[in-house]
Amino acid sequence: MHDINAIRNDPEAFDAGLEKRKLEAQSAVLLAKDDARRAAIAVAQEFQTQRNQASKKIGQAKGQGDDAEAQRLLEEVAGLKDSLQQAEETERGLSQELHDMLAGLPNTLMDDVPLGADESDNVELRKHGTPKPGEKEHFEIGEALGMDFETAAALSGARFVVLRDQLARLERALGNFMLDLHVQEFGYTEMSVPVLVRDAAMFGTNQLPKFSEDMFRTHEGFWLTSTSEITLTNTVREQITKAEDLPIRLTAQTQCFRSEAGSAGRDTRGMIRLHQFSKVELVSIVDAQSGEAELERKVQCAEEVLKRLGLAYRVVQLCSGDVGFGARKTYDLEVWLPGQNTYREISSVSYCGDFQGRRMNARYRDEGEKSTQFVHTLNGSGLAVGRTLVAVLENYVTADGAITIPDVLLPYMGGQKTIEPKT
RNA sequence: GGAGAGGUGGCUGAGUGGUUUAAAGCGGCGGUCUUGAAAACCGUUGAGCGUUUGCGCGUUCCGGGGGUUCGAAUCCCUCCCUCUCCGCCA
Repeated sequence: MHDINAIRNDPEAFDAGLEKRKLEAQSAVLLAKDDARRAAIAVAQEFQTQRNQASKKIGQAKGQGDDAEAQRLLEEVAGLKDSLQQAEETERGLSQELHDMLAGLPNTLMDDVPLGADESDNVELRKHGTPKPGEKEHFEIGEALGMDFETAAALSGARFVVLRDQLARLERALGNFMLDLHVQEFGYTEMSVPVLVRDAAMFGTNQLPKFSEDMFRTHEGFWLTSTSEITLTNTVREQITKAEDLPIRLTAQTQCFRSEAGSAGRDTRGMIRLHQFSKVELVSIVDAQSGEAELERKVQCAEEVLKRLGLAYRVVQLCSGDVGFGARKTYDLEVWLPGQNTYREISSVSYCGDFQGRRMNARYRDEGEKSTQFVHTLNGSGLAVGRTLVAVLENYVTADGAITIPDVLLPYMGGQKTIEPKT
């Protein structure tokens, strides 16, 4: 959500921001709408003033028992009501139109976001670890270990998975390891949150109104959350937080639900792209000054998970054509998958500025200050648990098809050192 | 699912169509007094929007939205939330 006042102050900068996203200039049409809106407000308020004054006089006249005077005043304002209602309706309509226009435009990119058309123009910033060779993809390895797509298909259809036995435990171990790391070493507060939410929450983190196709909806009108960014970020909605309580760092492991509309044919095999998957999310609510530093910090939190698991990865900065709707700047972590012989996204860490804060009406107030500012928000995966499981399988498979458990997971696996294939 | 009661400022809590610009208390902030503090006393006290160089003026907000009325915290419709009893249930 953009600030119309900021656009009014510097329309050229706003249009330049849109251009970086390959969008046409919008400031002229936005400002024209805003002028009309403000004119309508002035008209409506003038009628309201007249009405309030007249009503007060009528009240006074009646209070003094002067019915004749009251009647005379009543006739005097007879025509006011229609005019007022019409003016208010006009104002409501224009405000709604402006709001919808502003809500439909993506966030402006930070200056250091590289220009580019799509993901092929993303910039690799650094690599960590040595990519291993490998022949088998995770679904080939997993078959003998309890990764069961057939049963999942019988239950739910394509793009679901059933994990059995030690593979189920490994998934749980990964999630627990990640949560413990972020809570104990990085100061995040663990949260348990709903996965069904209302429209307003979805609007706050910009899934609505533009991306409703990407999500599932219950027939009662709830949305299944596609990421716990939604619930964690919206915990501060419609509140004024004390500046001293910032930053707020929250983490949760939840199931995430995505319709994958438009992804037909991509990653159809295996558990890279599912309708339901587990993810540990990292959300930060910060003040206006701390956003960029927090972005760097959050990337390191996510990287640390990969480092400790001994997985090779690289960090890429998304180019202007690939940064998501609500973000100002995004880093992706891509883990090395030997079976695919390539790096695949396993985390995406974004700084959103006050874009979501505005949509949620989430503000903070500095000590002693009277005025409030919108909170700045960040989110990132820390990590996608399903894809991490994939990475562990492909990187830790032995010649005989067993999985060597990474050291950091041993406490979470009851000391079990390997997962052996069932013959 | 059935029956009922509610939602008022940071908090408690009055207010059932017009001097309500939302009473009063608590809390917070400022001041007087005091060596200092407490107490007492006095003053002050929210969120937006529009307009203005500024002081200010106007306007909206009593859970959300809509309506009736010259006028709505108050009446009507609708949605949300909380609580009580019953039923069901992990």
